[in-house]
Amino acid sequence: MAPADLHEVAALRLTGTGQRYTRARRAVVDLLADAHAPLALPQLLERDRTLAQSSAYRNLVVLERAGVVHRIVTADEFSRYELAEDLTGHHHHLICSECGDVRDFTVPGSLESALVRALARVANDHGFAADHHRLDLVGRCPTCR
Amino acid sequence: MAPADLHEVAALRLTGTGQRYTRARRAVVDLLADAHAPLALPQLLERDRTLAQSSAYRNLVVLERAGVVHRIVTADEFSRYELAEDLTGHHHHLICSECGDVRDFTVPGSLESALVRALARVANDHGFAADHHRLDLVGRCPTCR
DNA sequence: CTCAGTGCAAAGGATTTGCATGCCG
DNA sequence: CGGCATGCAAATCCTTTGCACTGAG
Repeated sequence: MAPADLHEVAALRLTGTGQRYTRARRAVVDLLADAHAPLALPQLLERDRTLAQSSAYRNLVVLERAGVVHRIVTADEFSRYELAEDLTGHHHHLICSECGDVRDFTVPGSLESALVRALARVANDHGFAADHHRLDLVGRCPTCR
Repeated sequence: MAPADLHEVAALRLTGTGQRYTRARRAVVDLLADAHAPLALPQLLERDRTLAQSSAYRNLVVLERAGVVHRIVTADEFSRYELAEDLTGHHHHLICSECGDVRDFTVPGSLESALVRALARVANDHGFAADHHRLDLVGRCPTCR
C-alpha cells in the first residue's frame, strides 16, 4: 500500500472512534511500514528518538484497537508490533530462536488455501469461531546459526 | 505414551545432565500429561496444592532445558507449558482469544508434509537453519463465542 | 475552550533470583 | 557428607497507569 493511502486509512480508523492521528502515531505507522518486519519497542524508540516510551506503548494499544497495528508475542522478552494484515497482505513469520529477530514470508497460494480449508474444518469440529491463523517457522538466522 | 514410559524417559533426560527426577518434577509431568492441553502456572498450582510457585517455575525451566517440557507464549498474561512434541506427537493449537484457553489439534498428514516441504524451502531461501514450525488457529471457544 | 494526547515518574505483575535449609545418592 | 532441590521473600524488568501539562480542533 502506498504511504499516502496507508496514512489515510490509519487516520480514518482512528477518527472514526473520536481519536486523533497525531505526529507520534503517524511516526509509529511509518516505522512499522518501513521495517517490513515486526519491531519491538526498543527498536521503535531507537529509530525515532523523539518518541517517549509510555506514549509509544499507549499509542500501540490505541492503534491495535483501531485495527491498524497487530501485536505479536514471542518467547523473546519484548512484544513485537507490525501493521495489520489487511494493510500488508497475509504473511507468516520466520523467527530466530537465538536473537528473537523476525522476518516475513509467504507460502504458495495453493498451500495457503488448502491450509485455510483444513483449519475451517478443525474450527467447526471444535465449535470454535475461527478468526485467523498463524504459521511460524522457528530456527536460527544467518547471523546466529 | 504410557505413563510409566513417560516417566522413564523424563528421568533419563534429567539424570543425563546430573539432575534428579524429584517428586515435584514428576508431579508437573503428570499434570501436563493428564491435561492434553498446555497449562499455565496457576493451573498447575491449583491442580496440585503442594507445589510451590518458585520451585514450579524453576522446575519448568529445568524440564524445558532437558527437552521434556515445551513452553509456549501467547498474548495471554501467562506462559503455558506442555510436554515436548516427541513425547506427545506433533500437533497444533486452537487458541481462544477471549479466555486464553488452548486445545490441541492435528491436520491431515498430506497437508502437514506439504507444509514441511514448503517451509524447508523458505528456510533455505532465507539462510535460516529451520528447527520447527508452529501453526495456531485463533478464534473464540464454544464458551466465549 | 475542551478534551484527547504527551511525558515523566511511579506502580503492576509475571517470572527470576538470593539464601538458608532439606534431602537424595 | 556433597551437591542438587526447595520455598520463602525480595528483586527484575516489560508494560501499564496516575497526574499535570500541552496542543489540536
